[in-house]
Amino acid sequence: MDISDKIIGRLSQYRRLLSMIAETGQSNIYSHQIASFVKISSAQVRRDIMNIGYTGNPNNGYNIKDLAESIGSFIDDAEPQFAALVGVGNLGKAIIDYFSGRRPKLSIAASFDSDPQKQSRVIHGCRCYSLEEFDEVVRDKNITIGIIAVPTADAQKTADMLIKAGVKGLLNFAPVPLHVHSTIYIEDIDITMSLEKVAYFARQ
Amino acid sequence: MDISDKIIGRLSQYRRLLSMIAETGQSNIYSHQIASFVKISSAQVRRDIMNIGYTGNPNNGYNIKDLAESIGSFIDDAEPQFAALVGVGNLGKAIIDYFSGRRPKLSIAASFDSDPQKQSRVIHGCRCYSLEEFDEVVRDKNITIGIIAVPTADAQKTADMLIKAGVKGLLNFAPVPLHVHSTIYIEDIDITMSLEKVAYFARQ
DNA sequence: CGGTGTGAAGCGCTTCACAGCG
DNA sequence: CGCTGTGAAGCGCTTCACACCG
Repeated sequence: MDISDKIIGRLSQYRRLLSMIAETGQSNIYSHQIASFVKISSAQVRRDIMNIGYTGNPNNGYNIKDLAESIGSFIDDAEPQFAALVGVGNLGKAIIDYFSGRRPKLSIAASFDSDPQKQSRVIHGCRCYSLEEFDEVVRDKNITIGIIAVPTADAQKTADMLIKAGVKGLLNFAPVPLHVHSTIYIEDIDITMSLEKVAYFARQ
Repeated sequence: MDISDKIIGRLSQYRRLLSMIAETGQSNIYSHQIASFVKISSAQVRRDIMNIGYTGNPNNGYNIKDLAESIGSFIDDAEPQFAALVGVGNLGKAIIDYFSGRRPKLSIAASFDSDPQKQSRVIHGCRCYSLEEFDEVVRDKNITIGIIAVPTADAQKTADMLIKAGVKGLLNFAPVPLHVHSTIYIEDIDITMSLEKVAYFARQ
């Protein structure tokens, strides 16, 4: 079986939940407990865990620490992965905030902005470079992930630039569909669309 | 047929695309053109349009202006809707940025923060209030949508507060599942999860 | 022809339901 | 008992494929 993007998403949620619970000292957990926290069915939880090859036992359910590690070794690469953030506006800063030191295997290694005011400033341990330094920094720091937080008008050319430098996956916050080669994975976060959805369903 | 949340999301995308194209002066468009812009199949586009009861014609496809209006009258309410943003950090400011005056029928009418420094400041025409003023402002401004951009630890109590004040839908940026009554619609935007998905697929 | 509109088929994800087990 | 692991069923979304039309 190959793993769909939904499964990866849920695994990421499970892991986050498990690390939170681990801190309380609890050592085991049942699928229905995980399920009620993240609001999906327990069958779904069990199937997801089955998919990564981890197995619990009927007595104690799952060992929290082991399961978290299993998920980690499944969704994280063996080597750490590095991302570049392009566009250090409010959104860019918020993203750096969210991530600073959150995950050992995944970090934002550099940020870029066209505004000279921002360049060579360091925000949460992440230095901001000029766009001229782009190719060099991406190569040197072995960056494979791009985060697009630039104005809509610059999004496509930012994507092109990132991909040309060798990036393999994009997280796109610009409210516009990017056109790139199909080997590149894109995840869109479309805040406007999400708010419109909420507005629609808030009145049903 | 009732309309799923995916359909609403796509309709929102179509509308945004259509307004962009309308500005070029083009007046008609085919389903396959829409499809190639937003990267879904033309059959999907036609079916979505069918769902809202609009109909094109085999000669010219769809009239851009009419279709955009049709989508608008479907996903927008007759009355304008108002949202409240809680948490005016970098993310909160970015969200206000994104939205300021974007849609006539949907706007962020007020923001809230516990930091007195931010209170009564106006960002992009959106005034920041203290949490003490919360219930009053929400009621006065007829707010039905809440946007949660507070630190994770405060997310649940922010949600409770919003709902108690009468909000019917939530857009949640905190990386934690919120537990609320099932009549409340929640849309989660989980940036960490999204980045982990990109990281995973960037190396397949 | 090259479009739209749409019943029907296809497909992937989710849930059911139960065997197996401590 | 009450849990996990999982084949099979169910369900909803997407795509196919074709009638119809200008």
